[in-house]
Amino acid sequence: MAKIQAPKGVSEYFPPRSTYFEKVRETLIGAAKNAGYSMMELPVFEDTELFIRGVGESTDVVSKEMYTFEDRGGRSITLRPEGTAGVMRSVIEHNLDKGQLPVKVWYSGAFFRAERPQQGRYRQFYQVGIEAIGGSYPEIDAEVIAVAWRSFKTLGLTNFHLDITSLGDAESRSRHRVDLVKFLSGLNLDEATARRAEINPLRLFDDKRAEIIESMKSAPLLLDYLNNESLAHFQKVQELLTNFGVEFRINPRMVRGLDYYTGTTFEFVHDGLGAQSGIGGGGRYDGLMSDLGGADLSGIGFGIGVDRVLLAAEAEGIFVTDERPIESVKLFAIAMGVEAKSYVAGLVNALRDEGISADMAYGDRALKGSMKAADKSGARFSIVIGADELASGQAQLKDMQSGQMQSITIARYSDVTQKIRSL
RNA sequence: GUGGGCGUAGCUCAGCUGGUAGAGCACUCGGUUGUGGUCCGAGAUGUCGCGGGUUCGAGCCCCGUCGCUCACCCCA
Repeated sequence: MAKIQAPKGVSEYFPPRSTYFEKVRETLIGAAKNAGYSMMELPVFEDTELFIRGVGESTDVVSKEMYTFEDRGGRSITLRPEGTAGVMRSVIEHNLDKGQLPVKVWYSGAFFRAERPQQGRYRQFYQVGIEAIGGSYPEIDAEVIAVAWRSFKTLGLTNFHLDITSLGDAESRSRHRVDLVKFLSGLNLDEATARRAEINPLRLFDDKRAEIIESMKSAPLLLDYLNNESLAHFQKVQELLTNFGVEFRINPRMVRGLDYYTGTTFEFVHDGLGAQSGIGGGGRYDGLMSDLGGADLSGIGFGIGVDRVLLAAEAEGIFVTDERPIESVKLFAIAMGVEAKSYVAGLVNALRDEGISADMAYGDRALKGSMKAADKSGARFSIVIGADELASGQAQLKDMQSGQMQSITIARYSDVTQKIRSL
C-alpha cells in the first residue's frame, strides 16, 4: 500500500516539537489577553469577494496565491489568506462596531496561501493576530505594537528588531505617488519590474537586487510627504513606544504586501531565519471597514506567524532539545502482574478524576522498560505496584528528579490522591 | 511561476574506479527476580523515492517521473 502524504507545503507539529509550538502560540495569545483583547473564532473559508475587496485585487496574495474553489452551490469560496478581512466582515455582520469602541479582539488559526514552500513559508501556516477597531488614537497604535513586542520578549526572543513607518493618509500618499511615479519613469527598468512598479510603485523599495537598491537611494520617500496631521500622529506613536521601552527603528523603505494599510505600519524581523525573516507585522487600515460595507471606522492590528516565531525561538536555543517534554504528568504508575494492572488503571483514573495528571505503563513490559517510559514522560513521581504492595497496602513513591523514595499508603485510591496532592 | 541542491533503517547520514546494505542516535531485551537517567552486551528494522534503460551484475551510470529542500518572487 502506497503511503498517503500530506499535501505539499503544509506544516505539521507532533511530539516533542508540538509542545514548543503550543508554548509559542499560548505565549502570543497570552500577551493579547493581557491587554484586554477577547477571542474571536472565525471560519477558515469565506466568500472570495471578501478578500478581493478587502485585501486588494492588485496584491500578489489575491491575484495568485489564493486557494479558491466553487462549493456545491456554485458559490466562490476562498481559504483565508490572512485574518483582518474576516474579522472586519464578522464585526460588521454582527454589528459589533455599533457597540462600545474600540472593539479589541484576538484570533488564532490556520491560513492558506498557494505559494512555493520554503523555510518558514508554508501553504498552510498559523497566525495569531489582534485587531483594535474604531479609534484612531496613537495610544492604540502604540498598544498594538507593544503587545507584539511583549509577546516576543516573554518568549525570550532577543535577536529581532522592529521597523516602523507611516504610510500617512490618502492625501499624503497620492502626492507622494505622483512624484514617485515620475522618478521611476526616469529609471531604466526591465519589463517585469516596470509592471510591478505600475501595480504598486512602493514595491520597488523592497527589491533585493543591488542595482535597484542603488537607484532607489534617491527616490522620494513617502515619509517626507506626510501632512501635519499624519506626521503628528506618527510622532506621538514614536514617543509612546519610547516611553514603553519598545525599541524600534524608522524604516521609510518598508513595504507591506496588503493594500489596506494606511498610517502606522510595522514589521518584526528576526535575524536568525532564512529568507523569510518577517515574524510578524501589521498596521493601521483607514478605509477597510467602509470598503467592506461597514461604518467608516479606522482600525489597527497585527498578524504574527506562529511557525516562524517557533523557528526563531529554536534558532535562539530557547527550546533545549533534550527530548523531555516541557509539560509532564504528576505521577507515573507501573503495575507488576495482572491483579496490580487493574488496581493501577483504577488508581490513575481516580487521580485524573481529582484533577491530578497521571499516566501509566501499559502491557507486560519489563520493569526497566516501564521505568524508562516513566522517565521519558517527564513525570514528577513514579510508583511501582505489584502483589506485595497490594497485600501490604504500602508502596514506594519515587521522586524522579532526586531518586529518593518514600513509603506511602495505597490501601484506598483516596490515600494516594491526598498524598500526591500534598506534594 | 523561475532556478539550484538532495532522495539509502523511525531520525541524522556513510557507502571507493559498478560486485549481493552500513554507522551513530532512537527502539526492544539482557547484564542488575522489582526501580529510570550513566556504562556494557545482544536483537529487530530497508521494495537504497518510483518507472524504464545500459550491464554477467546497478544504491552507484543514463533517461524519465514523483517528492523534499533552499533561493528568486511574495510574505507570516
